[in-house]
Amino acid sequence: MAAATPDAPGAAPVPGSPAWWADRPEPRGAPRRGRPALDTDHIIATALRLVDEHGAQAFSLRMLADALGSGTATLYRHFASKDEILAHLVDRVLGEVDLSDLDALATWQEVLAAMAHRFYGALRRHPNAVPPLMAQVPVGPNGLAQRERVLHALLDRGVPVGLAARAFTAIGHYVIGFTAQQHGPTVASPDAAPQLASFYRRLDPTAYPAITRAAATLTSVPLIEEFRFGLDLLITGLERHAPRTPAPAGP
Amino acid sequence: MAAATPDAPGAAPVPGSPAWWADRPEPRGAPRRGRPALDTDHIIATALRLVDEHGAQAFSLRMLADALGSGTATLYRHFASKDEILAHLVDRVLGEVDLSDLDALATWQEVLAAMAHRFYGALRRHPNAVPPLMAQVPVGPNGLAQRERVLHALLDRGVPVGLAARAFTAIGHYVIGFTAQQHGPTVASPDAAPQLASFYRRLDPTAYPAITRAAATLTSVPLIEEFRFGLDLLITGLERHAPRTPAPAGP
DNA sequence: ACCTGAACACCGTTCAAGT
DNA sequence: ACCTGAACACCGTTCAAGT
Repeated sequence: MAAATPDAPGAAPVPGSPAWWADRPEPRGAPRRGRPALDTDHIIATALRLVDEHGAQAFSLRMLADALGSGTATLYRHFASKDEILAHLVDRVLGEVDLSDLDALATWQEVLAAMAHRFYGALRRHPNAVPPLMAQVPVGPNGLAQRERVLHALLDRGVPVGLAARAFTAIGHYVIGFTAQQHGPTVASPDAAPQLASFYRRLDPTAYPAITRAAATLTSVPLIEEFRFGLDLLITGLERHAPRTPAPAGP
Repeated sequence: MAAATPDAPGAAPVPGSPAWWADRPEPRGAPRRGRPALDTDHIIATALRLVDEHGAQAFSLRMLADALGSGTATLYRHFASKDEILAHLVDRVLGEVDLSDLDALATWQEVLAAMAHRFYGALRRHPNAVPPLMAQVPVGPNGLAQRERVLHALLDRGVPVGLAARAFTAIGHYVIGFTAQQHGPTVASPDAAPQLASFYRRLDPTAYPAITRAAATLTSVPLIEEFRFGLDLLITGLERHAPRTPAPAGP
């Protein structure tokens, strides 16, 4: 029957899910048992490097153990499963997003644009980490810290609390969807965009008149411009719900 | 070096990529060799049923072969790899989206909203198929047919061709991102939304004041409303670029 | 000529045997 | 007490041997 209903009462929480992260009391550092031979951070950093280099599909625990000069069994002294390692890896990517200077921005529009662009940048630096990242709401320690910072900055600039949360969610979903489709591992060549455009242009115009017409018009739009277009739609849409005036900047 | 750069010149195209679909001349039917014992459509339909029931991770070729009363080697007479099967499976899900009555809608806004809701509905019916779906731009026969229909309906209602293509892309990315985060297999319990909300609410208010405040306010917003909110942002944002007037309905 | 059992080289995970 | 080699039950894929 229902096979893929994780976090069912009684069952062990799925790694990366809210319930799973909630069971992990130590947000940072603090090895779990004694003093292990391998540093937890080092394992995750190595795993991320391997995923970057070889792709999430080719990444295996044997490969990771080899890179660490260790055996696969040793990894299980630090993590309960491969999925746990991937959950930490995803949170590590989110940790690369630097939102420390959000206070310097005058308007909530700028805050949302900065958040979107920097989140987008981190995902572009780790396209092979996108599939594991998409599979979960990012509620690890770094994901929570980013969410807190952005919501705080929005509230500070007079955005109503309900709107702030919805804006964060909507823009987050857009960034994830955009990156998945345009920079996922299946399309992760540097020239993915022109490739896709020329694919559309070469279709039979009789069978696909509208697609080929659009492709002929939209010849070589840089991806970053396409990204900005959708982002602007969301932000201008939000302006109908929220004040346009920037809050007085606190000292 | 560059490990995950598919569709490189000379290399075989990655299943599901534009280049791969372009090599598949027969959009529908027509078995490839003689008269095979297994129907291609039947294989894909069975594969989708198994993915629905057991999840994409548990789905294996042995499981598929068993369900078909056959052996794994037989599957390779119809498809070159598991990825090929998944690419067809994804296109089959897109084939469930019914856009045949788009002509009855008066405005381009309604066209985009209908497309988003029906695409969203198909993904919700197959949450376990979302991970393979996200990994690729959907350019299989069914994906192309949907794209053509929507673009045609938008052009018919006076939307400029460049804007139509960008609107389709932006809304498609939003739907994909929303579904991945809210209905992916990791969070695919029926009560995922309240679960996530209560997770936020139980966080330490000292460490995460903005998150807990937002969670307390946004108690139990139905997911469909959250979906509509982001969609409305995009559509109202688009209205600044396009005419508001519906085109005269053709007979 | 078409099909497929059985093998191949892997995989994540476990555990008994080592130190 | 801690670590880990070697095994376990799988996996996607191949191919020689069957009909």
